[in-house]
Amino acid sequence: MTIAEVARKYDLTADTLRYYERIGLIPKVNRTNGGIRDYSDEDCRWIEFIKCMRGAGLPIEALIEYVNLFQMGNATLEDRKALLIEQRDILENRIREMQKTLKRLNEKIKRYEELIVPIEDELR
Amino acid sequence: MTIAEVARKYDLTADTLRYYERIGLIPKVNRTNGGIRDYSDEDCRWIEFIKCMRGAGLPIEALIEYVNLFQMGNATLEDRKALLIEQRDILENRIREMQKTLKRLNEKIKRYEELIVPIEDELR
DNA sequence: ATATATATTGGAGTTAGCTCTAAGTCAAGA
DNA sequence: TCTTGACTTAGAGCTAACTCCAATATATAT
Repeated sequence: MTIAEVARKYDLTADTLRYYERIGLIPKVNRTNGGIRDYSDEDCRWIEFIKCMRGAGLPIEALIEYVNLFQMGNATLEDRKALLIEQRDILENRIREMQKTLKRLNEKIKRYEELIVPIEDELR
Repeated sequence: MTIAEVARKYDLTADTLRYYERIGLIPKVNRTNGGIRDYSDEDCRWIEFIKCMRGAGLPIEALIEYVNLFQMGNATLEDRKALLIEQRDILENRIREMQKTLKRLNEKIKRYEELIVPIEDELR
């Protein structure tokens, strides 16, 4: 697959894909004779994974580290697991915080509803 | 309260508090004769609210708009409610996405556990 | 063979959200 | 009064994460 096809498929720009590769957020992609990137299925799976993790706010730093460990082979299984657990815990906390804020927002909205209806009644 | 006290109280820097005020993310704070900020209880409530909303990722832009509408009085009640609902919906979606990613991370961690244990068994 | 579209690189530019600096002002204790 | 430390401003600087640009090379369609 060409970079344009992959960009379309995952709704990322070609620039972002090249950037991700440059900083090591995805492994190096194979090239054609002419030097043009030819994305494999595995490349695509990496991209999809990284996009998902980034979408949840995992820092690029941690993901680069994960890719690095992955490329070092089986000796890094424990480290990779530890990294994922650490990020999982952070994510869990962030979700909890956000749920509290969501609740607060909902209460605030309800107060606006209770406040606005009487004002509208008055205008009749 | 002085800026240092408020900063300590909400775990923000004095710089951040001045920045928030400068860009209109919190209403203007009253000053002493000497020109030094003297935060009221209402100022503190704004700060706490803004900090909470920022923590959940609501964009500064939207929060500035909310503060602006608030300062325009009761004519903007509907607009403020609409703004909060819009941000609430965005937040809800983000939480859902993050929960999906959390689930995926947990599954990945489980696979690492299943993978690592047999390898350790082999080493005995 | 040629025009058009797409790809390449290195490096500069952008945006959000702070964070720091310099040069000065204000306030509280000895 | 003097000193020390906290406060003020305008504006520069910083970091993360892209995003764009220019100059050039490759691929595709006619």
